[in-house]
Amino acid sequence: MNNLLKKKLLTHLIEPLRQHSLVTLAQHELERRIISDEIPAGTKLNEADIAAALGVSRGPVREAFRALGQAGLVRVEKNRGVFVREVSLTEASDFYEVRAALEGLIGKLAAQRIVADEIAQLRVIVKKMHAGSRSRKADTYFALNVEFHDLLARAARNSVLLSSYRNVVNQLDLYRRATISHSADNIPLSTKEHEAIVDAIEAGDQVRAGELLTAHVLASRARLRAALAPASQQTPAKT
Amino acid sequence: MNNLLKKKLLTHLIEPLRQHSLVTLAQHELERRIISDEIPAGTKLNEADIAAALGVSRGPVREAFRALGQAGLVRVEKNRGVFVREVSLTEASDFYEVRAALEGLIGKLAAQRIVADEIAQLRVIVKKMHAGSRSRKADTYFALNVEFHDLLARAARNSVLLSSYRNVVNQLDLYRRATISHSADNIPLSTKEHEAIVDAIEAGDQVRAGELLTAHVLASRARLRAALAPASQQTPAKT
DNA sequence: ATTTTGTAAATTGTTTACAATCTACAACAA
DNA sequence: TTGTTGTAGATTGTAAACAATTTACAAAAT
Repeated sequence: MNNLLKKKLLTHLIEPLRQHSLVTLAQHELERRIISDEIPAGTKLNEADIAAALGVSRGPVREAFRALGQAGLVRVEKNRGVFVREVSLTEASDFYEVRAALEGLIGKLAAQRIVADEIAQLRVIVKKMHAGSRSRKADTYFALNVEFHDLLARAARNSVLLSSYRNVVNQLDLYRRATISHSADNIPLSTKEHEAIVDAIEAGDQVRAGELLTAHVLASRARLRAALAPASQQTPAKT
Repeated sequence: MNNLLKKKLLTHLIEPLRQHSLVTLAQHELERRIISDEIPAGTKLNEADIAAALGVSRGPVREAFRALGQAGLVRVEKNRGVFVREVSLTEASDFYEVRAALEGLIGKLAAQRIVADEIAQLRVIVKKMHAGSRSRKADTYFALNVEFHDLLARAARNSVLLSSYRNVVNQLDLYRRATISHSADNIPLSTKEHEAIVDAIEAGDQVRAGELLTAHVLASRARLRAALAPASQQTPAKT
């Protein structure tokens, strides 16, 4: 049988099995559960329990733990165990600062490299944000927001930037999920910012797109801070 | 015996043993060898061989591989093995773009938060760069350069930024080590840029420090590109 | 009462053994 | 020659067994 033909025919069926070992399965499943807050921050992850739950032995689970540790989603303590990472307020602030810088670059690059279809997709997302804003569905807005920014990050066409961005956002989610942040976010205002960002991107205005995205992230941080320090005196922003 | 006293007395002796498992030992040792180019890019890392070399079994080595994979230093292929990551020219360019953005933020924050002692240390490093520049020691310059930028990254006092920065730089080293880049770097010119950066930081000029650092990184990228495309037509810069 | 000490159980760290897959290469066929 | 097939060896994937450490808690001492 022709080798090339065989390969073409079966590749798409075999690929999932070829690529995914028990380690990556465990890793992705745990990552999903952590980011979705199914396993909340601070939780101790028991090797044997997780191995049993996933139907594998401890080896692959341990390897997945190491990867998640490097990704910043869990904290590994020798002889003590691994814990879903907890992100403090000051640390979250650090994350926002870095994210703002990365989003600035995303805006600049996306304004240069985005294609028409992606702009259309962004418009669809923003439209859904409008539709959902009055029905007060913070969770769906949160998901749309993630989709919006991830699409933008991909449109920047810089794989290093994309993975750095996702790394930061994933860790930031550890904090946002633990708070009321995404319900405290001013949805109508945030949606307006998204619209302005798409406009700048579509116009190919690198500088403006970068500035708007950076400002958007810093505004999110400010909204989060305001929501967390309700009646007390605000600490003056340092930046 | 008083518990607090005992803890204080022995902690510093025990700490290294408490903290480091065979996994982290293997991880750090491999990381060192990869970044120092002792193990060059593209090399296949054999589990059994490395385990034997380090005097441990395959388990800890496999776990270290997963962490290094997440850090971007190795590529893990199921049933094939792990390989020291190779960074292409276009990928390196992506790394420089991200690094430039991160260094911009580092400059801004360091200008606000650096302390006198750190400025003094920066001056010492720059002085050493001057001294060594005429003796053509590219390797020592390379080391000083790493020290300079890492100190600056620490002075920014943002742990997220620091680890993102180090992550990018480590991976970038995979590329720079594989090329003649650091000998092609125009050392006197680069040193002048470092001086200007320290001046701006010391003056507390956030904007200028950020701009100079971003420009410094992009200039490094340009120098690298120029060195790699010697006589042929230069591809016009996209940014 | 508070602290210390000791012991058993639970949990993690590491090694070893076995199964599955890939690689190299020889033998064979077209 | 060129390509296929098959087998042996090497290598990786997974599981299980064993060792070391921590944790929980009861008993004893101050």
